[in-house]
Amino acid sequence: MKNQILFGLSKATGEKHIYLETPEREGHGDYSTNIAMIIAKKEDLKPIKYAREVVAKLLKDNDLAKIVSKIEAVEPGFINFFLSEKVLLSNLKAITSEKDRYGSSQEGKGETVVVDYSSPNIAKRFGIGHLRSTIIGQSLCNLYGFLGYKVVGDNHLGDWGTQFGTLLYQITSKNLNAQELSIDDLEELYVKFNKEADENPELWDEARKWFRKLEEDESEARKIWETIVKTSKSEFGRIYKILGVSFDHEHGESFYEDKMQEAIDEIRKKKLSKKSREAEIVEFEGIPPAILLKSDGATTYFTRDLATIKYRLGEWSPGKIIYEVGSEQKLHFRQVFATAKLLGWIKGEELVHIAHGLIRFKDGKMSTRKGQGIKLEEVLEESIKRGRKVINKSDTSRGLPKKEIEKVANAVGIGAIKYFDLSHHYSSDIIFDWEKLFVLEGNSAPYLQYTIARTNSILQKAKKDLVENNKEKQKLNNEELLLVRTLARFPEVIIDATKNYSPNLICNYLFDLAQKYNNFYNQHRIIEGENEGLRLELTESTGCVLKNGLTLLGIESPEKM
RNA sequence: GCACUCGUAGCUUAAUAGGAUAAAGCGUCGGCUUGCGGAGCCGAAGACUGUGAGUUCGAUUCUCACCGGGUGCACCA
Repeated sequence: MKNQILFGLSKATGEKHIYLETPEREGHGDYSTNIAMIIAKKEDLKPIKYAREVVAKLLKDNDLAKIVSKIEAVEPGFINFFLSEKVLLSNLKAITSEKDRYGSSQEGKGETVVVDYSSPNIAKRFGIGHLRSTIIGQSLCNLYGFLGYKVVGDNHLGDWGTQFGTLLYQITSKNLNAQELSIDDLEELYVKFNKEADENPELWDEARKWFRKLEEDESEARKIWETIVKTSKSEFGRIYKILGVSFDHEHGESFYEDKMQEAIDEIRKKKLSKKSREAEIVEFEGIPPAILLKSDGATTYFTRDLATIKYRLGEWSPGKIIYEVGSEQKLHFRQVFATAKLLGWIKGEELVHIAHGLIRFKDGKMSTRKGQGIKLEEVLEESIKRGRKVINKSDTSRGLPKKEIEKVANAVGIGAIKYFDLSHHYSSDIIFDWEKLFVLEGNSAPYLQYTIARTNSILQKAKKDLVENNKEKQKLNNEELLLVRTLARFPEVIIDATKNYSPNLICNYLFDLAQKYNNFYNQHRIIEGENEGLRLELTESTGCVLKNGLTLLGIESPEKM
């Protein structure tokens, strides 16, 4: 539909690059464009007059006439398009036949996208700080997959670096048995180290020495490290299971241990690095230099990320690599991307850093180093608990078996947290507040889930008393029309959200749709009402689109709740 | 100090290839159920979009300055 309008417009104006927008106000049509104003300005014409001329041409276009019920030119020079009811209704049919594929496409066919997300640090508890990367990253994977891209999700675990030196030092100097250390113990050791090192900076030399040993494959260091990694991974695995998150790969940083030398050699060959204060660095124009090798010869995060890019390009030939990593690493990624470009590995647009805002306290950052993090698991548990409480209070859940209620509590609790995160634009910081996190009403996952359950229930009841679907359709009333028009937008919203790396656009849309449905529901009788066949179709389509949307966000929608 | 980033109703947010009357949720106030799920629906009050300039027919969106918060700037990741 959109393409036909664009085609008609470019025939009528001779302009190739036309942007169609979706107006906020329903009175402004399904699509609108400002192209007449842009051209009028260039040609020194009167915008509204020119817009009217374009509309006159468009009205003679037979292809457009088939899909549009009205085209109008409006002050100061907008052109608005209204889709015909017939087209909208046939779209409704498409929803109920395509079901969970409605909104999908093959536009990404043949292209691979790598998404680097979650990436927690080994030996630290899975904190709330990693929620954003994990949830947004997973959703981006879902979205790209839905649009036909081949997606490679990679959890770039922080399992290498001087931080392990600190732990190795702690464990060996205190004569601890690594096998017996839980993740809480490990984090505590890490925090303690940082505290002690504040007073005793030479402790860092010890840590670096131990990391150096690890890189040199010294057996004691290696053994302890392996134990720590194992402990952490099983802990993370548990969290991912609760969250319903999975990866295609979990190549941590250590995976690139034997791949860094190649990158270093290439940089040296191309003379991009130089010695500085005993270390080896890469310099840039306009931004500070990055350390390729430390003064003791050990590698850094920068070195590893370069090796990672090289590996990913060689292994998967992606058209795009998306890093869903916090904004505090902006400079780092600018350095890494700039280097990759200097090396000629990429042209420029392939590497994208989606720098999400921080989850922080009102008065500052949560620092793991200082042990101020909040355990994600605690938050999830609390949320499920609150979900359960609401369910038990509601009488619609009566009759559900206990096991079923538990499942719903999970979907609601986890869904609420995920939705809370996803509904914020990725770039905005989130102030952590226990009360604000557990939103179970208004613009929230439970509201959408509830609406889906409602549609399910209506459809189920309707089936019982055989509907004659062929009843003569009357002209759509306002609420029906609004709903059909909103339903038709879903595929475009998905593309928009993907292109802008913004799952929050899907949240906005789903909430809008659910509100429109609930409004419709409150005003009109569905079962045994007029237009029953159509209204049931609307009900089914709404449920279907809401469910597809939530699935793309990584949120479950229970049949009943 | 330099760089990046954010500043929108009391609170939490939405809206940017510049668009039409700045959109919601929470909270407050007032309504809706002898009918399909009230975790719902309708309505009201509440905003000179941090400040001041500039570009434009048009600015929350672009530019500049200032104020305020956040983050980052060499051997953490």
